Amino acid sequence: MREHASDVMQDYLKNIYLINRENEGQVSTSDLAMKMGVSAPTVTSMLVKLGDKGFITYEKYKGAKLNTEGEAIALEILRHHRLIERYLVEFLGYDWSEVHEEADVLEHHISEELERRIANALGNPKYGLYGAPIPSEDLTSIAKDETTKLGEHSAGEIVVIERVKENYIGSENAPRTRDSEELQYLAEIGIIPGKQVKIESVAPFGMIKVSNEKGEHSLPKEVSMSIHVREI
Amino acid sequence: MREHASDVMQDYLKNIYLINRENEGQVSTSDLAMKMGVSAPTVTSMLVKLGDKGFITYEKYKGAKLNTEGEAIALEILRHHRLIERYLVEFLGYDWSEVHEEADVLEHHISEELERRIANALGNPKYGLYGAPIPSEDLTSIAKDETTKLGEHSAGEIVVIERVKENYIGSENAPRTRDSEELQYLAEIGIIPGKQVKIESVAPFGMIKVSNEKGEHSLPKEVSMSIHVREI
DNA sequence: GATCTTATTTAGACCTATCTAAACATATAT
DNA sequence: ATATATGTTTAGATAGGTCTAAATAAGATC
Repeated sequence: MREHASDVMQDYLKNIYLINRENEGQVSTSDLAMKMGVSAPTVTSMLVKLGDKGFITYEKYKGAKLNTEGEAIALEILRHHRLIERYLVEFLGYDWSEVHEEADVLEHHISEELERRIANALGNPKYGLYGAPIPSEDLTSIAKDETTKLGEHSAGEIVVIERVKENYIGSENAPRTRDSEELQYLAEIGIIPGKQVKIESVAPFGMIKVSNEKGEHSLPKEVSMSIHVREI
Repeated sequence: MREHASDVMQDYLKNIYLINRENEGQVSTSDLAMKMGVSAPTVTSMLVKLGDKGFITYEKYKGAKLNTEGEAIALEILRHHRLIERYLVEFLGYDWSEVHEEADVLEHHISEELERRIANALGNPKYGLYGAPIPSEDLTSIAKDETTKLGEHSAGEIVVIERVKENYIGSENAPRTRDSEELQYLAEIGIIPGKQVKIESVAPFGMIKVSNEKGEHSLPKEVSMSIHVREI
């Protein structure tokens, strides 16, 4: 008999999971506040509630950590998200850069039945768009992510873009509504899943310069760390 | 620059529209309360809010009536609902009796873009499942409903079921969660779109007795008025 | 180790949507 | 026309999720 998690709580749990994938350890109030586009006090009070319900372990000033029940919810939502994204692309002709926001909403509103049918239509895949792993139906396992991040590579290397910025940490102010525009921009400069880029140089502050058939482009660290690639 | 309507407000507007389709004139507090599965005072306070926003005209003790803006929202939601229902049946293999509740949730959460793509995948239809008319994309027109209600027919007539109970008025207590079970039951006794039934008799209290290959079945008035048919 | 800065939490307020209990209108019946 | 029943609204409370301003803890610097 699982405690009930509201839509909003589901979102917090999902984001705690995603932040924790990037930064091991406890998830801080401010990272969550930024990710959710909400003030820090709001996060504090939500963390208390999530703790009371047993979804997370929360210690004052030390951040939050999912426990089993919370992780199951996070994985379920993530599964929805990635199934929906892939479904929209494969069956409804969406472009990869447009689906993220749609999925962010729908992930909270599809029934178990619809989840099953969508998964089935896609052939019960283990990976979503460009290699993003999809949690299994029973929420016990999730395939390993084989990609690396663009920002981790060095000058001279050539990589294939795998996927771009489904989560985003560390910028001043990145509420969800900006995502789609940024994805459009990246698409315009040729940062598109499946395409290659060459790392030209890594400049101070982690700024990275890459080149492709559209020319040379500089990307700030937060952005290059949100682009997943595979070395060639 | 349309006033913003929350999900809940959208639901009230949709239901005002649907109730008004069945019972001409003002929509009463109690009909709405029953349809929405909430208490009467809750409805009163919501009607005041909807009036303030200009979606409806509301006069104390006299009920509510949509005005242009409110009707546009109602039609948009209804369009979503019927497109989604039909999409789930045609593309995801749902049975007609299962889609209503799924659509009741999703209707509030699909983007304009997704609405367009779903409509497109279906060939921009004017009718949804079994002849339920779908409002046009610009929300200015809605095809005429050519069906009649089972409860309006007389003994001896033979009719074809067109659709069943997407809205439901007049029972003691019919919140949304019961719908699917009732639809399942009707399906079991052969009240299925496309199938024929013969009206055997109309008993007191509007109770109607029909027969088909599954035998004879009596249906209370509220139910027979929610079953749309076409005379043969 | 004392001080300054930054992150986090507490306090108090607000808005939406809901409820129950009580008051009040309207409609119906005798 | 008055009494009764039914439907509707007012009043006041609650729960969820959010905010700003102020207080406090933790971490960094000298």
